[in-house]
Amino acid sequence: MREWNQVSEWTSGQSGEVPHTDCPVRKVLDHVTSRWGVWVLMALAGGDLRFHELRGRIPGVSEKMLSQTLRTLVRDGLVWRAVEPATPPRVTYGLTPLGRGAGEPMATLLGWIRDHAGDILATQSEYDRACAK
Amino acid sequence: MREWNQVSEWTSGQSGEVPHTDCPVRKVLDHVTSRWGVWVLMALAGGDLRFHELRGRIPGVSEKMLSQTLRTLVRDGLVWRAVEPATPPRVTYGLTPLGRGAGEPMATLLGWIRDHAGDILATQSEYDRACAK
DNA sequence: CAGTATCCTGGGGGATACTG
DNA sequence: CAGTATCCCCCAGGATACTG
Repeated sequence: MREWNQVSEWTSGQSGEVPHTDCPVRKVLDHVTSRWGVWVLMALAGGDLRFHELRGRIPGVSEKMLSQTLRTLVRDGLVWRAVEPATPPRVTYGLTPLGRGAGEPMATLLGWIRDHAGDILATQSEYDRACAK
Repeated sequence: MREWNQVSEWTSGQSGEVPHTDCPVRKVLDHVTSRWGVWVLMALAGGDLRFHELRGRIPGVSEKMLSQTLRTLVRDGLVWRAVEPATPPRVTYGLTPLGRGAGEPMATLLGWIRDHAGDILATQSEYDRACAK
């Protein structure tokens, strides 16, 4: 594993000054960890899906946010979009190799969090009790 | 690897209805992938640090956001905080075992993104050109 | 040194309505 | 079916000032 001490390496290849927002790493991270981006990636990892199938699998997502999220991920090259010209239109989404590459470590992180959510909640109660007294 | 098709599994252990915001997995994910949380975790992975050392290693972070982020991570049990009573005060932060556990997959994800940022940027230019014409 | 308190703004994202 | 368009609210987070 490489050295993480120099966080500034990540800003943009340059040191200091540069706000993290302009860092491409930050941007992609924001996209894949975005409120709905995560679930889109996870849902598509199970197989290609059409717009409304995807919507059905992600409880709570609005059409606006779903299409917005998809556009971002397509633009990043993580998701592909295929239109079959027909009436009614058929649009299918799926993961690109790049998307599968991003989804894997994301799934690992998510899996870790799921497995330790209990510990974390427990720590919080303990912490809150300690603060209360 | 497990099945990801049923995204609703993640909402809260329950199906449907529950907005993702209330899901503990979502909360912890938001904390560790938060604007400054990521860099705090990465910086502390290199060793324990005091408040201003940490600030120095994370370009652009304000004192407000640093302390706010630290409080969240301490509450989650991912970071510990040690106060040496003295004047001036010495406060040191470091990763708990839980924090190291979360930091590892996070670092993997970050590493993947760093290694593929080039490909992603390239895809974007290509995509933008395709849209322009 | 290690923070808190206060004020303020941008844009993420929800609700609703409309379209090819 | 697969989206856009519009309005609007909320709060993450920056700037600035103050404290034990």
